Amino acid sequence: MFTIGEFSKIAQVPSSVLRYYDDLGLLKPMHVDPWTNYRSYSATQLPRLNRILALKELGLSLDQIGRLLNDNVSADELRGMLALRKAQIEQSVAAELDRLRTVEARLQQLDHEGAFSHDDVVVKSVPAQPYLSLRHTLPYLFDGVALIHEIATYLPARIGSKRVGAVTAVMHGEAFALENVDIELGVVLTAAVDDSLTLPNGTRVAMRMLAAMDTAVTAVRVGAFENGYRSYAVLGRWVEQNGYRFVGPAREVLLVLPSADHGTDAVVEIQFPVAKRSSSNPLVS
Amino acid sequence: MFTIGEFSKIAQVPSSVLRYYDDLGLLKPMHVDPWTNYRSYSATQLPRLNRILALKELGLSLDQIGRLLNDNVSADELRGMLALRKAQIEQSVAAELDRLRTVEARLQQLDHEGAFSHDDVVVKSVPAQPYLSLRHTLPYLFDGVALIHEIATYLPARIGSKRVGAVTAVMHGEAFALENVDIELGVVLTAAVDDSLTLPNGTRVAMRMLAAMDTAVTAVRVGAFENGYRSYAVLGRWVEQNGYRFVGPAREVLLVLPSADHGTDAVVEIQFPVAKRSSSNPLVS
DNA sequence: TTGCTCCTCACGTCACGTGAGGTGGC
DNA sequence: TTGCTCCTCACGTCACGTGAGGTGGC
Repeated sequence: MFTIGEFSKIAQVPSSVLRYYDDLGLLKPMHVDPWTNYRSYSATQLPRLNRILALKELGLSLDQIGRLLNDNVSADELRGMLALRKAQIEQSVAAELDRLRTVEARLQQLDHEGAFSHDDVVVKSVPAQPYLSLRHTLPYLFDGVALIHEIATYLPARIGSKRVGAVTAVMHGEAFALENVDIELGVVLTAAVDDSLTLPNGTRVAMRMLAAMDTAVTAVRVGAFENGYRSYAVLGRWVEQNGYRFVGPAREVLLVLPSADHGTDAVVEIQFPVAKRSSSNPLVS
Repeated sequence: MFTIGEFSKIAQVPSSVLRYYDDLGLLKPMHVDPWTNYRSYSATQLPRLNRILALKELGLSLDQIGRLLNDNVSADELRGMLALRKAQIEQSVAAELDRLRTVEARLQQLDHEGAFSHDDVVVKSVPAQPYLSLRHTLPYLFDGVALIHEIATYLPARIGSKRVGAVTAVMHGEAFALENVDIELGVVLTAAVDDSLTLPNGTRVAMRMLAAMDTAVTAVRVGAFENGYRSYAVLGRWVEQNGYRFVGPAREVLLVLPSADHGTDAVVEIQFPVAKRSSSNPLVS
């Protein structure tokens, strides 16, 4: 029989951990002195402790280990648990490799630009939303500003400002173009409306659903339209370096509308639907 | 300006998290109503939130992110942090891949043996220890039992039982052999003694240091000597499947001595020094 | 008036590590 | 007697999630 300290040295496990396992009922000492509460461990308990450590190595939680050790599970159940665990590890390795790539991309970017870029790329998902919009090819992108204001003032008044969300554009053509821009402009809604409307200038706006984007890379641009290309460049490089590809047209969500005269106070979130490039994953055998 | 709920929807971040970041000082709302404590966020705060999320993606802690955002660090410091982070991720990927291999080995073992094996392999390190021992080639392994008892009774009496640790054997020859065994037998000590001794049967025991083992695979065997081969087999397979190799002779630490007659009550820890096989690591470029 | 949102605590998570304050054993 | 080990709380860790219980705004 060993004291907790001796047993701890043999097993290379801190005595605090042995006490913790005692509390959890994972590994009760062979004997506890009723007067002093001193714990005594037998060498024959070492296999059980080793089993605990080995299962912990596999990444099982102490709770799972406890169930494994007490209700002695069947080989099939055990196989199931290990298979599940294997899948989890594969996932987490893939996630870590992604992170690694992202860090490397950041480091490269740092080498090129000497500092933090202004735009941070964030991956998120965007739900489907009702969308009241018009589609048009604009001779110049700047012609859009007037349209935006028409939309932003007229539609809330007609439909009720409670149901109207952010002014949103879908860039159907080249996202970077400044001339002959094929653009869809409108507002997202909290609930669909069934009729289409006509703007004071005669343009018709129609209801449709904006599709959900499972995975979208986004960046926020603050300032004038002219800064748009920078955000797109950042997104493009990020997508390339992190193993994604674009799978649809970009959206621009105008969180703060540009003021009519200069528009340098706008805040716009650019959203680009993407998917993972199928990569040669070393884990998939 | 947005309420916390609106801002939370735009950024796809739970409002509880926004409150948490507020508490931490990571992202203070633009404005807090002094009467109701309602928080208001501006769209221009989205870039900062995105920066937080992007850095979190890289695996930085909120504490580190806070320092990055407030004391705006130099590009070199940032480079250092990212390089450190990169190394950490590489480490953790390597660790996860190890774990993956171990899980796979367990699954294979399960397929072969239909259940848990009796022995669990645990990797640990063993410190250097003073060692009072004799080395001998035994005609039969069982001849060792008498020697063990001679050592275990005589040495503590001579040196003081406080300074004497477990009876320990070093298997210099083939670990699996049962005949003509080149074996070193003795006890580890808590402190070195300077003189060598002579056992009652005339054999001399001498002091030396048992080298530390940085990495040792260990298993505990309960029962008779004859079960030894099973533990060795388990260790051998484990070492092969997990990408290690043996780099020295095995040790056997007798935690509970075999009783003189049968010895089925012994508890022995087998320790085998190992090193990682140099593998084709996909991470090292 | 009725929901809806917002507020502030407070507690739980997971596997321990680290004291504080006190006692037993040689 | 003096260290050394052991004991039991209790609190901290990290980034939140989840109530409870209460209030503000339309």
